[in-house]
Amino acid sequence: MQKNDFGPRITREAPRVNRIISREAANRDRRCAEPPSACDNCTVRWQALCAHLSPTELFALNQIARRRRLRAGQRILSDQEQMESFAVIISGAVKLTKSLLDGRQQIVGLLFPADFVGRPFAERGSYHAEATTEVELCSFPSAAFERLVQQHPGIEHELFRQALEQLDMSQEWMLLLGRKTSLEKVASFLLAVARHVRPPGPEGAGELRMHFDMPLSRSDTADYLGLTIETVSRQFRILKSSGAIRVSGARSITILDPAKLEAAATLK
Amino acid sequence: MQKNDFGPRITREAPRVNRIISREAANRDRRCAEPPSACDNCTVRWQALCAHLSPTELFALNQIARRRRLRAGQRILSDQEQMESFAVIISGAVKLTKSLLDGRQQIVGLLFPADFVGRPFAERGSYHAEATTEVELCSFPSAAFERLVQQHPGIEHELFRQALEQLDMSQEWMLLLGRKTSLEKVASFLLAVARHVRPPGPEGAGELRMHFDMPLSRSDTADYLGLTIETVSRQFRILKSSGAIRVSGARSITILDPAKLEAAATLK
DNA sequence: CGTTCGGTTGAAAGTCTTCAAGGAGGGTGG
DNA sequence: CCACCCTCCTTGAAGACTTTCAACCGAACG
Repeated sequence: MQKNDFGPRITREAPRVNRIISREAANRDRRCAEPPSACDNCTVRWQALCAHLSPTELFALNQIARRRRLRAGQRILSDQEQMESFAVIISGAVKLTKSLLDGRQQIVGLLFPADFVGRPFAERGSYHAEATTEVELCSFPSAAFERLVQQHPGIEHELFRQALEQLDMSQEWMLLLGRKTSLEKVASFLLAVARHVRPPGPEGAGELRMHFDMPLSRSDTADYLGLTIETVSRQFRILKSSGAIRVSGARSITILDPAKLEAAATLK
Repeated sequence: MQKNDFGPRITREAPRVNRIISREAANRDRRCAEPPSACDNCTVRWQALCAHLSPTELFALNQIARRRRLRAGQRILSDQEQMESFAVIISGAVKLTKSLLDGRQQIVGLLFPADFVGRPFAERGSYHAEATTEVELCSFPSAAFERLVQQHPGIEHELFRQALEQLDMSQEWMLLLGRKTSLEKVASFLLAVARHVRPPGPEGAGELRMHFDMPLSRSDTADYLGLTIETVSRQFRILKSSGAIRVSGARSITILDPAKLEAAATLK
């Protein structure tokens, strides 16, 4: 497991892959509805929950699984509402948000392929989950899933491991939200994305990706960093004009000077 | 389980209890070193991990347990360092902090009696754990504890439950850190403490305690809320002069007008 | 009785937000 | 194919909030 993980775990080129996958996924859709062999071709077969399950556990899980496809902006879970399902993300990105009555909003988690969506042992979620891009899910009716978890400790163990990783991440984020300046926030976020958008291959994390696409809009980025979109935009400009990064079309980022970016992420 | 829990779970009069307990605890210290009956008199016997274990699990756990007593300010776990033990808090409060190289610090978690300290499945903690008051721990050598967890799924299940609660709490805190004003932050913190400093009895949470002591110094409060001590102090003064609260001697708080405090916690 | 430490208060400075206006890209319809 | 519109992003200037710097207070302690 990655320690001192910074920010969300972003699995192998999550953001860019969406468009590419989306077509072929339509075919997989049907195949996957037929249990056992369905998982074999799954993109996250060896990274999600599934990778850590015994064949029987996997089979049981697959029995209750259903593929779902969501457009960007579509809601997955809502606070207040009854939670009716759990899911594993196959492609795309999901944001978890909390908000105040007057509309101020904060992204409290960002989930990527292989991550698990849902809050076990609670009837109602405390946050709102929404697709930030087109998203493909492998979802499970909550009742059946919980029954399964009780029978197969392996699933719970893996959920636990993921929960702890999310906890690490949210603590890192609390440090960012409470104590970093806007420039540090933006630089840190860029580095977090760059480090986690990893090339294919087992555990290729840790190295910086020099080129990648932002998984979030400016507005979502602001909500993730506890800033306004204007401030985010301004910090991008500073990093751009200092030669640390290059930005093409608001989403595509190239890191030109990693050291400079790294410095901006920690120094005032 | 409490949903929409706000802030840390503070178990029955956590902050005040410290001084009271500290004397009699000295005696228990020795008794508790002798396994099985030791737990019977334990203050957190029915709230901590222990409450959810089978008799055999509890016995096994007790076999490897050791009581420890720490003074305020003493370190429990350090980032970077090898984690050598896990522990359950018996009395006092423990803060989890993260900091940047230049000294800026953020409290990323606050733990109270019955809470669990330590990060399973990781060699090195990602945070620094420190007693904020005098603290009594029931601690377990990490190797033995991890072996035990593997053998007894009940323990892992309970740890999982606690981890999810901490995750809920840190997400609530991300909203506070990223989106609330200083007045809202302080008011929210006061309410969080008031709501969780609960009178004895099973599940007495939810109601506001009208009088209580702050579990943290101004400096720690600032580090918890992502503010400076001066700002915290100023917001206290505003709440004080608006008649929402009364403050005696910097630690003792009385809520005079709950509605007013509640309003300050959400409105700009 | 002086020192120290944690907390309070005031004034100035700085950072981030708010308000307002101006692009740039992508889709639609003429 | 181009004009138009819509959305998302950028930029500027003014204002608000929080921090910084500095002085002061008061209780605890030797």
